Amino acid sequence: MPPPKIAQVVVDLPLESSFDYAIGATFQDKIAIGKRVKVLFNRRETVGVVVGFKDKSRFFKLNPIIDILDTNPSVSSEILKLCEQLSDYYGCSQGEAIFSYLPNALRKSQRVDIPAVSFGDTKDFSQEPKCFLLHDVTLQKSWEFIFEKTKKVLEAGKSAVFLMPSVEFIEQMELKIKEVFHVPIFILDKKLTPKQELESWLEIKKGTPCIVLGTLSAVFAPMPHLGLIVIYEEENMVYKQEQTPFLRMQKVAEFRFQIEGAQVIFSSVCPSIETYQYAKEKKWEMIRFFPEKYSAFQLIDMSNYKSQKATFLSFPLQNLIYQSLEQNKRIVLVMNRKGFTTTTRCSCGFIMRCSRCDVSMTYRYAKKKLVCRHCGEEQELPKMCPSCKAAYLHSSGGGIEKLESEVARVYPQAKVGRYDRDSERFPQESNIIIATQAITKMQSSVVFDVIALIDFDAQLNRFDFRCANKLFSLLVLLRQMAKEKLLVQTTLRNEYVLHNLEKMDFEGFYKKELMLRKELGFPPSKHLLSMMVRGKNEDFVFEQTKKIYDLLKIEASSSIDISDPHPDVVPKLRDKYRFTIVLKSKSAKNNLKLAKKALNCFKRRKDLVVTINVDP
DNA sequence: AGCACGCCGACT
DNA sequence: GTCGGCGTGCTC
Repeated sequence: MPPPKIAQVVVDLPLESSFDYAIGATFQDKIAIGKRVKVLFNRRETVGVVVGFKDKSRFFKLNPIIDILDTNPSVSSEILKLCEQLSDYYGCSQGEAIFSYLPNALRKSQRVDIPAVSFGDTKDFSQEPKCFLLHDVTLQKSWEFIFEKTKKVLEAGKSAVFLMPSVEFIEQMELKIKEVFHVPIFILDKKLTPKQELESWLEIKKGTPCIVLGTLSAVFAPMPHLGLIVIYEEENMVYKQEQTPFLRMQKVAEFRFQIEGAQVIFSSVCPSIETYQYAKEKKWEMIRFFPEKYSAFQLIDMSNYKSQKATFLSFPLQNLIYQSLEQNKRIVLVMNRKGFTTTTRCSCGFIMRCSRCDVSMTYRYAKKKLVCRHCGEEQELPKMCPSCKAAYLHSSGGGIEKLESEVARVYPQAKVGRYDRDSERFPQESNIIIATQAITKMQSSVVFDVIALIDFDAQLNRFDFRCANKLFSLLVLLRQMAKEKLLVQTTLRNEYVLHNLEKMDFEGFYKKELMLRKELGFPPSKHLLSMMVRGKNEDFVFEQTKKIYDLLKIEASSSIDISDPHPDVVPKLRDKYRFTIVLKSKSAKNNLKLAKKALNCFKRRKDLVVTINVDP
C-alpha cells in the first residue's frame, strides 16, 4: 500500500467535519489513525486527532502536519468508533467527543510516549457480552455477584471499570478490593492533578489486567481489553454531565459494551424507571436481591399538627428523638435544603437576591454570610435594608442549619452534628445528625439506628418530572440504611410513593410511575431534547429563542412535540438569561435531526450561546 | 471557539 | 481623510 498523502484531522471544536492536512515525507511512516498531531488551524497552532486518510482533497492548498505528538495512537479504533456514535446520539462533533475522552494533559500540544498495546494475553473463554440490571435492595449481596464477574474478567486477562457516584464510595471500594484482588488498582477522579491523571491513564492503556475506580469520566478508561463496566448507584444523577455534550454515562457504557463486547452491570438499590424500562425492552438479565425483612416504617401525618407550623419536628418525632437519646442510639434527620434560612426580606418588600442570578440568597450560619445556591457568590448580611434603609430585615424558610439550631435548643443534652455535601468529615461522635441526602454516601461506613425524612412534601413538589422517582429511591436507600426504623413526615399520606414504600412494592411503584410518565409524555415513554439559549440581554435572548422555535415549527412533523420557548429551570445564571425549548418524541434520533436542521438555518448571533441536551 | 475582514460613526 | 467599534463568517 502506498503511504498516505492526506490526513483527516478533527479538533476540539463544535465543527462537524474533519479537516485535511498534508503529510510530509518525514511523517509518512509514523502517522496513524488515532494519533494526536500538531497542526495550524485557522492560523493557530492546535492539537488534532487523525481519524482517517485520503489521496485527494477538494482543497487546493493544504497546510502540512507540523508534528506527530503520540508514539502510539492515544485513541484506539474502538474509542474512535465510540466517539462517532456519541456524536451521532448527542449531537456534538466527533472532535468534542474525542477530546472529552482524552485526559487533560493530552489535550495540550505536548509530545507523549503512549505505550504500545500488548496483545495475546487475553484468553477469550470469558463470558458473552451482556448487560445486567442488578437490583440489590440489601446493599450487600450485589458484591458477591460483582466480585465473581470481576474475577472472571481478570482471569481472562481483561480489565474492569467501576463507576461510583462519589469519592467516598471510591475510598471504601478501594479498601474492599485491595483485600481480594491482587491486580493494579487505578483511581480516576476529578481530584487528580493532570500529571497524576496522565500517569494512571498511561498505565491503564498498557493493557495489563487492572481495576479502575472512578467517577463519571472513568467510563472512558482506556484499557485495550475491557471486560466489565460496573455502574454503582445507577439511578444517581451524577452520571449525567452538566455541560455540553451532556453525556449520560449509562449510555456511553452501553455503546462501549456494543463495540468492545464487554459486560455492563447497572447496580442500584432502586434503579431509575428509565433504566428499568429500558432493561426490560432490551431483555437485559435482571438480578434481584431482596432482604428477608425490612426495618420499620412510620408515617407521620403532619396535617394533624397544624398548630406546630413553626417547627420542623412533629410531636411523634420529638418523642422518638427523646427515646433514641435515652437508649443511646444514633438518629439522623434528613432534610434536603442547605443553609440556615432561604429568604431574607425587609418589611418594605425588598428581598436579598444574588446580583448575578436573581434568586433569593440563602443565609449560611456557619459562614455568617448570604450565599447564592446557583453560583455560590457570597455576600455579608447587611445591617439595614439596601432599599429603604430601615433595620427591618428578617429571614424565613429553613435549611438544615436552622433545623440544627432548633434541635440543639430542644435537646441541650444531645451531641448534635451536621452533614452535607461540603462537610469535610462525618460527625462520628454525634447522636443526632442533621443531614442533607449527602448522608447516603455514608451507607457502608456508618451504622444508623433511626432515620427521619423531615421535608417529604417539599421534595415531592419540585418542578422536575423525576422527583417522585428520586424521592422513592432515596427513601428505599434510607430505609435500608436505618437499622431500626424510617420515619417520614408528610401531609400527603396518600401518595403512591409512600404506599409503595411501606410495602416495598417496586413493581407497584414502577407501574404507577410509568403510567404517569406516559400520560405526561415523559421518559421512558418518550425521548426529550432540550435546546437552551443563553445571553446577557433578556429580551434579545427570548426573541432569538422564538426565532429558533419558528424554524423548528417550519420543519416539524406531527410526531414531534415542540414546547413554547420558556425560561429555563434556572432562568438566570451568572448574568446570563436562559430560555429553553423542549422537543418530545418517540425517537431521540428524530429529535436531534430536527434540532440540528433548525440550528443550521439559524444565524448564530454574537453574545448568544445555544446548547443541545439529549435526554436531559 | 477565536480571529480577520469589512462596514459605519467619531474625530485629529 | 483615518481610527476603531463590532457584527459576520471561516477554519483544511
